[in-house]
Amino acid sequence: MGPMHTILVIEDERDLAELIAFNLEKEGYRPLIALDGLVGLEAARKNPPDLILLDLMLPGMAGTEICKILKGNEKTASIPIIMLTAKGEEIDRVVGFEVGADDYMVKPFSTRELMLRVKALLRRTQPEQPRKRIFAVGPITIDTERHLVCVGDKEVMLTTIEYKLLLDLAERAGRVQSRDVLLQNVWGYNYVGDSRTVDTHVTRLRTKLGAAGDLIRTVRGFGYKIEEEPQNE
Amino acid sequence: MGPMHTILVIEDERDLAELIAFNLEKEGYRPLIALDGLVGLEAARKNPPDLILLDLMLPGMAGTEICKILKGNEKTASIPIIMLTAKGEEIDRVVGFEVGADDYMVKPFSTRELMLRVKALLRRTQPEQPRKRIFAVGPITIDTERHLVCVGDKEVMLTTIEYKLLLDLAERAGRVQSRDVLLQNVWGYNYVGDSRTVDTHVTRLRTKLGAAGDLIRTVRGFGYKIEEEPQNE
DNA sequence: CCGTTCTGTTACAGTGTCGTTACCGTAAGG
DNA sequence: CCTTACGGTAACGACACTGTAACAGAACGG
Repeated sequence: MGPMHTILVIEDERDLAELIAFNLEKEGYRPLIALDGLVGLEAARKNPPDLILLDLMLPGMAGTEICKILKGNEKTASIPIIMLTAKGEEIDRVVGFEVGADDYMVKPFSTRELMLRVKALLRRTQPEQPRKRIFAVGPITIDTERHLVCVGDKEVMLTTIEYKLLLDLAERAGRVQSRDVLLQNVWGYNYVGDSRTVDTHVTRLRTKLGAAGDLIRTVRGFGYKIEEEPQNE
Repeated sequence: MGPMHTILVIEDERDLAELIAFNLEKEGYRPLIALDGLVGLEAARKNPPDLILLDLMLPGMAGTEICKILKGNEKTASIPIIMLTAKGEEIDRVVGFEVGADDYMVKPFSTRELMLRVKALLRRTQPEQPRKRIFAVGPITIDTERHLVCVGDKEVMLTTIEYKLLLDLAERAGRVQSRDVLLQNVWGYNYVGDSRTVDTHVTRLRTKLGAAGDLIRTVRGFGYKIEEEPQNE
């Protein structure tokens, strides 16, 4: 789970804007709505989002103008923009050099397709940050590329949650993490559930890790941590 | 992804040049800008780029002249050139013997299409580099030159998508790839569709590969990978 | 030493993900 | 124009996974 992406929706039709925002939220993004072109432009400048959905026809200022301004300013030029156009509008210009949008959707469009394009564009423009690939904690090694967890030289099969949980602990080896933090990192920001659920998965993880499971320590009243050094009992 | 390609943009309209450079950079190239014909020619000679985008109408020296000179010199003759022309300009001559450009774009053009042409031309003129020709994963061999896939010594007939899918998995053998990544690599960066489609083709691929199909592993919640080592069950 | 609070463990039912098949639209090839 | 192979989507079933609850045990405080 990457960091949450902020997406600015500049669209004057309130219903449409809210529908889009609703879907964005469902996909795990943080949507902001601007019903007016100028407001949107201001918002984008003041607090640059990760992506902008921009209506072509807007009161106050045309979408093409906003796009040009944003693409012309160094600070905002790298924000990817998807134009929302009505059929028959000047699509060539929009994605051409004159306006410089990165992609477009013709109304009416399916929200599903819009979500897919958002995802694709974000991936395309935000190339994976150089994240660490291999974690080692005592005899435990986690290869994130191969999605392989070993204790010593023996592979251990983990479920999705066990894997994420172990990875999250290993990323902050030595430091205690509360159940709530773990719930956020492993289960997702909007997950609602019993924090005791963590306990269950810690147990399962310890079991699968065998002797190395002891490296996962309970910090009574606070949460869990994984030892960074092999422990001398 | 190969080594980064250097692309020289010879174009006197600063805005256009910078927009193109911006997009080139976004696509992973290293753009250089020359706002003047002579400067551009000098740059190309001194430090030959992998491709040149050349405006037809230039101060100092016409684009056609630059092109002729470059194509006439042995050292620079093999650099592919895309001419940027205004409508109605002498396109026939440009790509004909007389000037010798490899491709052209008529202004105004979409940056997206320009990027596609750059990519295509680079692929065409820089025939597969030290790219690996034959992949072997366990009993599976993929000969990319002959477009031949074998399991053991028996040929397997694959469709386009199955072939690309297998190749993509084999190129990153051992490493997990998400459905989204596979969709991008196999289906194309702007393809929009259900990511469950991947499942279907994985199934078809497994079937055709017979016993060796087991080498393609499902990583629940993450995607697929192909085992790099023959597995000891 | 006892009570309370927190944690470990297990069982179980619900859920989500994946494998598979079928179907239909479409592109390819004759 | 017809045939055929191919590819995307939907549907369904199977099963691994997961959340919750319940109980047992440990740690802590007085």
